[in-house]
Amino acid sequence: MPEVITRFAPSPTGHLHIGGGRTALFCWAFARRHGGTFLLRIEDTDQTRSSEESTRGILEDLAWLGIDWDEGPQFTPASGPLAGRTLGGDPRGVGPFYQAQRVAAYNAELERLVRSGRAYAAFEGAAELDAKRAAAVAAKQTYRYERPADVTPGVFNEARWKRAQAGETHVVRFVAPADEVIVRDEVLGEVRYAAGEMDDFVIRKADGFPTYHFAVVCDDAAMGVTHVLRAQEHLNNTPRHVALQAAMGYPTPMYGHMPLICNMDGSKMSKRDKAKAARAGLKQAIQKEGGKEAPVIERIAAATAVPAAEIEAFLKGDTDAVEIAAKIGAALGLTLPEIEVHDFRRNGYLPGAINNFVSLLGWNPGMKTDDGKDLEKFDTAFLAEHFGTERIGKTASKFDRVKLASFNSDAINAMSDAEFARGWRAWLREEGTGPYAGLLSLDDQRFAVLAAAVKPRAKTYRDALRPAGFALLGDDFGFDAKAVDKNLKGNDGLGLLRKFRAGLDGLGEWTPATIHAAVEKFVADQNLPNPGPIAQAVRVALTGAGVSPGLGETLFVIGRERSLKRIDRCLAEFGA
RNA sequence: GGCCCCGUCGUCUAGCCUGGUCUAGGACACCACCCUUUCACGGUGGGGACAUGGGUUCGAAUCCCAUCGGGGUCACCA
Repeated sequence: MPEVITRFAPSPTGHLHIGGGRTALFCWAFARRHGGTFLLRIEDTDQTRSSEESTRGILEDLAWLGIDWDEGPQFTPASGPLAGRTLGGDPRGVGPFYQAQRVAAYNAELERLVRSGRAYAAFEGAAELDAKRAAAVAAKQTYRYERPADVTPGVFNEARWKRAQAGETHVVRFVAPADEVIVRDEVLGEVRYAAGEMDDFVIRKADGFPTYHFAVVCDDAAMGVTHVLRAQEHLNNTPRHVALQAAMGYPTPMYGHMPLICNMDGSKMSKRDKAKAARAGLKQAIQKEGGKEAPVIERIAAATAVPAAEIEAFLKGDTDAVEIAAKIGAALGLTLPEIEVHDFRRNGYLPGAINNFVSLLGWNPGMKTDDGKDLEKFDTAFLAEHFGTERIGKTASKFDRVKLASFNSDAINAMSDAEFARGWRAWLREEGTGPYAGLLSLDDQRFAVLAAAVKPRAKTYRDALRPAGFALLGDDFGFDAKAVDKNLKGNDGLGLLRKFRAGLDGLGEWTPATIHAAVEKFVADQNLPNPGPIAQAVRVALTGAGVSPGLGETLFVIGRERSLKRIDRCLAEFGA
């Protein structure tokens, strides 16, 4: 295969969608596998929705996943697997990589098309077209833009172009081909679109910016892109691109359309799902309030600093803004579905697990492990070596968060204790505030022991907070009545606890190992059949409930002084 | 609705191209048991799928057709 150039071309309208992450990963892997170039292009031709902040967020998300781009916006990640490396650049001089900065080039190409009679200026207003479209829908007919009578394919329509040049508001439309269009797809095979299916679509908007279709085709050609891997939702756009390429004399790259990633209910996984979840929660809250909207909206407005009017609009469905959804979700204590790479990062997933899991959605290495099972655990280096379009599937897959959690749990357990401690600490710092920030004030040794204890019990960094909760307990915690009855009042818990407490005074060093040994010795001395009774009594005394990691770790993390104090307090409270 | 894509356990999938080795394999989840100091981890075992109907063939999950089902897309968004 000659040189391979792939690209990932997100539009900066928010964080990177998890499906976009997979697309980027596959494009990256394909380029790496063939020793080619992977470039990143920012498709910011929608002035109203694009933002620099989003671009930055996407670059960060990609870097966090460990996906490095050879060409594109320059970026030096501060942390993560690519920390300190400068990504992007323009060694071939094919930039800039922001479409908004390439408008002059698009216009030159566009004029060429117009003068050759393959495109023309059109003057209908958006409102007028909307009305026609609506009428067509009402009549259960398919709407197609009707080519004006004075436009002849292949003939430069100078009159229209002059009006446009004179400043009249207009769009530019492409003269759709009269013939069948065939899309050759690496994954799907040949896909045929009958003659006349395509209408004269817009290639330059009234604001002077190109539409997606035109910009992509120009840029892919200008940047020498050889392989376009993207999600199947784009399949129906491809004939337009192919037609455009033919009209402009550009080569058509190899296309590969990947199956969609769906929710468990089968619908396409989209950022809007967050809004849906938040709205549902909001409605439920209102229902609880007896159907009164005002008090709920007011309460949330106060808690989130989002204007009440915006919340009302959100409730009505006028907007699906992710930021509003996130704030409302937080105010209501809802867990919004993870959709963007950033969501998974915040919830304590590992990039390795995400990459691995997402790769398996629509691709499979088709290999066996040594014990004959299907190979499904691998890293990006493996992808860079083995990824190819031949094994991309055709069927959409559902995003099973439970399986992801299992992958993440495995990835966590594959880390050394030290690695996990480092990663967990970094994550805690990133999350910053919250009731769990206290874990960061633990000294290194305690933090390390706690991390190791919590590791096998955690599916994600966030999930690790649950078993670590005991380490944050104040000394005045309350006791779980059931646990007290069972483990203190029953099983001679209090008696054993008292004896165990007495022995603790003589314990020399206070380490997980010495504590563990002390428990074992106690069990032997007391002729207990198993450590259960004393272990559970100690747990209740130290944490108020019968659940904690191993006793050695638990007592060590809590500390000698506080452990003894707590046992004494417990003895005093229930021992009388 | 038009157009396009797809259809193997609940889910992700292997097998399909190059029919027989498929009484359909693996993973996640679930259930049971074992391990156990609680919670986890781990170990062993179990139930569970070729959408339906027609062909072709000695033989079909694999090839063909139809039906049904699911999804995507129909913007001056990308």
